[in-house]
Amino acid sequence: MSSTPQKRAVRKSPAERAAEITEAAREIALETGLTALTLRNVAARVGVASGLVAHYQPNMEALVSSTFATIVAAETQEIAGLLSQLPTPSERLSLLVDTLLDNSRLDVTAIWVEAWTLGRRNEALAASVREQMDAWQKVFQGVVEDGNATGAFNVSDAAAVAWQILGMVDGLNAQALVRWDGVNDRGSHLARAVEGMVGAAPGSLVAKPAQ
Amino acid sequence: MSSTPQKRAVRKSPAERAAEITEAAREIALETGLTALTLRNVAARVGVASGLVAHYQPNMEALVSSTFATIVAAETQEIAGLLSQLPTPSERLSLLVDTLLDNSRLDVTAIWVEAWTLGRRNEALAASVREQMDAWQKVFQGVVEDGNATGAFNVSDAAAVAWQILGMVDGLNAQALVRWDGVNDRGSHLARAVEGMVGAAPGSLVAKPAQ
DNA sequence: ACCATTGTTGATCGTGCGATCAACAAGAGA
DNA sequence: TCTCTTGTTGATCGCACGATCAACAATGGT
Repeated sequence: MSSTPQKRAVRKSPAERAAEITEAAREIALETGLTALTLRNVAARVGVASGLVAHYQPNMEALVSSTFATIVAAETQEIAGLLSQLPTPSERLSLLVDTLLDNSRLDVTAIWVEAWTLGRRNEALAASVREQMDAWQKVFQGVVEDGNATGAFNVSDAAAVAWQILGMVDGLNAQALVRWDGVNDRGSHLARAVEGMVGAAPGSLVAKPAQ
Repeated sequence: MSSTPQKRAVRKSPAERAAEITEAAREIALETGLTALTLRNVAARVGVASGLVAHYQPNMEALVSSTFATIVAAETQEIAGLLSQLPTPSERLSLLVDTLLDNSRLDVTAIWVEAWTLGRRNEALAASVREQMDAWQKVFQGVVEDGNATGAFNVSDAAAVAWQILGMVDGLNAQALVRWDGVNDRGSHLARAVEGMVGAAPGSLVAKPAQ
């Protein structure tokens, strides 16, 4: 019975090992949160001595910050990809609201919330958070501006409205993190609110009942 | 030069000492966050040995949880008090939105956000968080229901809409925590969105320019 | 003036953290 | 086959945390 005591980790190329470490960090963050990103935790997951993780990272602040950026940027790009397949701004805005509120990404939401707090004591992370928030805001702003051009929306300050919608989505998601029950059709309520903000026709953003 | 080495703390009644400790905890939480609530931190602020803090608290989880509840409940009651002085539901809802977004309570917002994360690993805190969120929701729900009765609003599910508005406010506040700049008139944007959600007349919730 | 009560101390234990580094060993090039 | 490069180990340091508890000392009742 040797089970899994594992004598010594096989020797790998720096690039490969570095990738293993960042991947392990990603998994740990999604499962247990950014706070669980410790040298020993990551090392154990990779199956390696803690010193090796330290050897591949300048310090833990950096690993936390880059792990956050990796996870969150992937989500942004995924959704932006979906957006690009839709023809009208109304459909795009509708998809944004629906998709972001469908509770399928609560693990990422948890990381956002944790990062807002951790950023107070980790300057690198704080910078990452601002950067990723800007990226999200730009996605929303693009959709709003498109709708303005089309005439579907009527917004004087697209940037401000984009920030606003983003904030609302974040808040509702954070709420779902703690209180999953209570409210069901959050999407349609938010859609109605957003209609008011962007000056869209009433009902134009409310999700269709599964076409 | 004796500066402040302080030989021994004066002997006080249990009630008095307990009050000192909870007050110190409150201050620390508001200034540095719930994470900074450690035995040694609190003890140092009171000017007392760390063991004494432990003696007055079952454990630190409990102190964190009760400190959160103290801070947050005070805010809820403060705002609820202001509300009760206004005659119409529209004015009350308008005050809620304006006041909660005026950036004068960012320290409390930071504690909310921190509690959402810490609640994952502190069950007592998680229970406190749910309790205090319910309290806030009830405040919003009451205003919405009043507006329904008056005819100022037209909402089918007041509870759901209340949760929704609360979530939006939380999100926008959390956003302000990280990105203070960017958006100025968040209040009026949100007001317009809320008008759409509660079916209020357009403009009826937008803050008047200082009467 | 004494003493029993009790508020208070501070050292101590075990744990976990980030960081460091001399020593080791696997593997590629000669 | 030998050697040298370099990926890897694991012990170690200093620190901070929560918790515990025997010893201490201030105080009020007698």
